Amino acid sequence: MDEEEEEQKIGKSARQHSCKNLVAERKRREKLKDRLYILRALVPKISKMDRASILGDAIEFVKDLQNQVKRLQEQLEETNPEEDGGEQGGAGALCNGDNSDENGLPQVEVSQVGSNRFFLKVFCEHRRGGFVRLMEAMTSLGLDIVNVNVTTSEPLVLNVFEVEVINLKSLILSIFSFPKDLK
Amino acid sequence: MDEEEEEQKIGKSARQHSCKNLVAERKRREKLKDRLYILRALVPKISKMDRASILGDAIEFVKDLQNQVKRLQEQLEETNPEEDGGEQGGAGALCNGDNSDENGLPQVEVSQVGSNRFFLKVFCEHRRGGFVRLMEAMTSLGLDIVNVNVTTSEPLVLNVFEVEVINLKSLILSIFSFPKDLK
DNA sequence: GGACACACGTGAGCC
DNA sequence: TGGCTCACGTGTGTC
Repeated sequence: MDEEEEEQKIGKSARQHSCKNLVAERKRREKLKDRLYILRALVPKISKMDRASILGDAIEFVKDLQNQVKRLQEQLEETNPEEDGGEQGGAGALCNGDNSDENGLPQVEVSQVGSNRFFLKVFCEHRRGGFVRLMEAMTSLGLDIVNVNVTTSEPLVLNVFEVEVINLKSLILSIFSFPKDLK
Repeated sequence: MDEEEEEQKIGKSARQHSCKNLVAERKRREKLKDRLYILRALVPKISKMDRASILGDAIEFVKDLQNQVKRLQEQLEETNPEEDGGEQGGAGALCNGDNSDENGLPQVEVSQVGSNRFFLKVFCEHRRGGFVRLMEAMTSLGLDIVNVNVTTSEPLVLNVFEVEVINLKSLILSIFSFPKDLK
């Protein structure tokens, strides 16, 4: 009927295209928007409501979650000495070298005080965050830190750890014989 | 030539606005695109490359990660009933509370021993990794940890920190008065 | 009034 | 060919 009449105009191609593409585009936009909102709802930390911020927060959140998963897996491995599975890299938190000064090598002394218990004295220059890294290194190695005493007379610091050992003593020694790993 | 004629018609306001808005819009689009790509790079499961799919995959991935975290936490609690893995310790990542167990509240005591120096005693149940998180929390708050002494008689542990304060005491108190944040 | 963020319709490219 | 996605420039609203 009328449908065929209008076609003789020049505008057919354009009009048809516009009309169909229009609604399709609308749907696409709407879908995108919905997913963005869903993503925003999943992310607890919302800095701002704008799209870019939503994405940015989502990115950070994903990173945080991944770190958290990694940590938990490491912790689980620690508490469960025999455990199969994962080949994913753990225990790699030691090597973080952005340090240029060569002096101040830590003096390390290991003495055995029980069947699987050790005193570990680390005497070195004070570095911010170094102690935490030391702790993390040990715990990530499966060492149970029973007691720790840190005494500073700047710029020097003496760390005394009492650790319950799960792994071998040789492992400990090998680790602490690479001072650069501890910086 | 013709350009100047046309400008007088509607006025230059429109043109200037267009020109500035144009480039701004371009930047916005580009930023959005970049973040989308970053997000896509973080997500291992990539079904398709189109925007909606990227968002969809990201959504699913976040859900998966959350489930995984939950599972790991449960597992950790299960194998080691006394301990609790907690929130990840990042900068300012203290407030992330879904916490149900109420027992084992740490006793915290803060005493001022100098103009900006404090003793901080934290007496609580021993939790694996808890001490490191404590340290990280403090350092991330700008506290200079001068001295620390940790003494354990399982399952209890007494942490004594001597800290040089950069921020306000009220900040410290406010933080340590919410024990659930320290888990 | 200007900076900013968004939705819109449209042209172009790709299966 | 037609459906689908994307980038673009612009109009409009808000702070």
